[in-house]
Amino acid sequence: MAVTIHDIAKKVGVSPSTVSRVINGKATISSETKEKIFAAMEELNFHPSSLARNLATGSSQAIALIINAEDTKSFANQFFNRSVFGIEKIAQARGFNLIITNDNSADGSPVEQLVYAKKADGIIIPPAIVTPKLISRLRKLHFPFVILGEPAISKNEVNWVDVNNAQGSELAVQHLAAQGYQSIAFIGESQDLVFMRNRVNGFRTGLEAQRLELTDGFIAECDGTHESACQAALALLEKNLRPDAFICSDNAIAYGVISAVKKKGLHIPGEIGVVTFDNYPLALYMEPNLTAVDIDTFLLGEQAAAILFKSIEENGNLQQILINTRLFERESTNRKN
Amino acid sequence: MAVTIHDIAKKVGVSPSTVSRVINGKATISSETKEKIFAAMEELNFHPSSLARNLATGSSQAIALIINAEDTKSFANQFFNRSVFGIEKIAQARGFNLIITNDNSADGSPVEQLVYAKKADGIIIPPAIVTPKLISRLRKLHFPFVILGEPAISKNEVNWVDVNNAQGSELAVQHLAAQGYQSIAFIGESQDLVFMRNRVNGFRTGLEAQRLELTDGFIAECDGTHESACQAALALLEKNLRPDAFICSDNAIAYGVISAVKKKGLHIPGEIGVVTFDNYPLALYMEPNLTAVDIDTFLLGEQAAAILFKSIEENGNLQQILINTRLFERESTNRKN
DNA sequence: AAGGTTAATGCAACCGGTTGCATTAACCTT
DNA sequence: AAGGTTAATGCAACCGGTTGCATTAACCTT
Repeated sequence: MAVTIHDIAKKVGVSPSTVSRVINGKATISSETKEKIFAAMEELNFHPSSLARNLATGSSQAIALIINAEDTKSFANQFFNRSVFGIEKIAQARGFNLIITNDNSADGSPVEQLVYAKKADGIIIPPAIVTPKLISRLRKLHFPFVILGEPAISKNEVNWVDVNNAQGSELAVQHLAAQGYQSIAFIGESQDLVFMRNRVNGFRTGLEAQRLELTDGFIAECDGTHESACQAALALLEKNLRPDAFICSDNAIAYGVISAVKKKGLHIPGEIGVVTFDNYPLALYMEPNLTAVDIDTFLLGEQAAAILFKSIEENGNLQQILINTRLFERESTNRKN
Repeated sequence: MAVTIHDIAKKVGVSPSTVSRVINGKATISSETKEKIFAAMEELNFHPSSLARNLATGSSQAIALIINAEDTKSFANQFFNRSVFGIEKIAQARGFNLIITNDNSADGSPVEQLVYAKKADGIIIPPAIVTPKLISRLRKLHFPFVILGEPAISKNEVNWVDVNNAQGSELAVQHLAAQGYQSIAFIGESQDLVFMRNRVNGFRTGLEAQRLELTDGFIAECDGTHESACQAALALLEKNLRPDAFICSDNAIAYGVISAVKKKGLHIPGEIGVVTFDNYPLALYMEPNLTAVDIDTFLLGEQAAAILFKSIEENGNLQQILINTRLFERESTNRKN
């Protein structure tokens, strides 16, 4: 049905191998033959079948990104698509396809399928699904993978890329201190998550660097909803020694904190400063608009893909990358105007 | 290297065809043979190569979603990932992979690659890249495709799924009327885009249905930024006969409109009602939080994939689907409390 | 001028499955 | 009991490329 390499070969009067070599630019082929083959390909509108090529080369020419569609914290936001675009860019530059596979199964069977059936040459996986079992299995198969975030286990023995969450917190503290805030609180979620621990650690080292004291209870947890963040912030604001600034681990939490501050009749940024992680449109459109720690998720995706390709090309390659954040200063900490 | 169908065949003492038939559940195989084959597959940890299967069956067992990463209006938002998850769900249920391919080329070469190299069995494309040339080419190849949004051309001759934008506007008008607003304006972007035209049309029919008049100039355009939306709203609010409600075609525009209303010292919802398209977190966290027309993008993705598979299975199938919106009522129109 | 090198290309096996047709033996029908 | 049907399975070609090895002719070297 479709035009094959054999049709081209017959038309030009060469062997299929020669056509294959011309397509792939391998070996030395006389320019005369090359031209005739290119002309024939053009004329017959020939396009090599990736299906056949994949089988012959043993490569699917694809990488896969595993997601968990139910994990709205990680995937139902702007984080996700910018990363995807970054990954896709690197993949496309190499002629690879990007496959997206959802896996919220208990047994990880979708990932297993992908790996065993060789539907991808390598995978990018979220920290949430990383288990010792999965790691050892991928290792045994010499199947290249990279984790999109610092994993809770084996962090020195696997490839991963992450935002420098600690540096993000440090940046926030530094900026707040420069604006004259002195009693800073951090409101996040459960520290079961590595990125949250890293942010808290950065908060601590940031305070030390600025010679600011960490008041007891000023590292607060909530469940991530704005209501619970509001509760947590209210509790802190009602103390004798209340904070004069908050670092919030995402926009929803920041919204809750702002509500709490307003309820208390306090002024932002005059009396209370607020910095949030995640420089989403939300940060921009809230009132007041928010100083934010910006995470370059596009770059995160690019780096993840780059490491993965390195690992595909030279098995055994091991890399861990941290990407620094930047601070976008806005009304919520602008005490100086 | 890897375990193949031949290894299983040899171990059990049958032909590879028999193993293939057992794997695919085709033909009638004695249960005795079946069991031996399954046991052998288990023992040798056999997994069929999708690469080989794809070549043999002439199917890539994948569908592709084409995106334009630079088109931030359509893809850099929540719209995107929920749709992706919906598409992926349907694909996975059929054992298909979902490929994401960015195409912001002038010549559409990434799509061409995908199609000619048979990297996918069908594609989902955004209206923005639909051209007569692309359509005729896909048609000629009998290559299944569906458009994720009503296309500007050939709307009756191709598969597409879209949000019922007109119905969304009608819903907004109906709600505003029920809340007692009588002089409603619509602020959107250029009507070059089909979805914008549909929203405007729905706005008109909605007004008629509610027996409300359309004041001259009350269909306003801006460039999509909140600043320009603010300008456009201010212009309307400074008229002798000012609107008492706004329907905004997205959250950024709504933010601009709110700024304008506040600048004029008017009260929301008391004096001015605001409804926005897109029920994003943004709508929830703005002040006041916004009554919003909700678009079920997950369902949109599911339906797009479903149509695509129908088209893959029975070539020539033709379907157009509109998905109705729902209204989430919030502070910005709540005149009654 | 003879032996060695290199450029250009073909042969044939291979990647790992699927499937139309053929074959065999057991079972059914009247 | 003979002819027809059906269940179970094998044969061999095929899907459309890639690649190691071999071959041939032209070119180089001393």
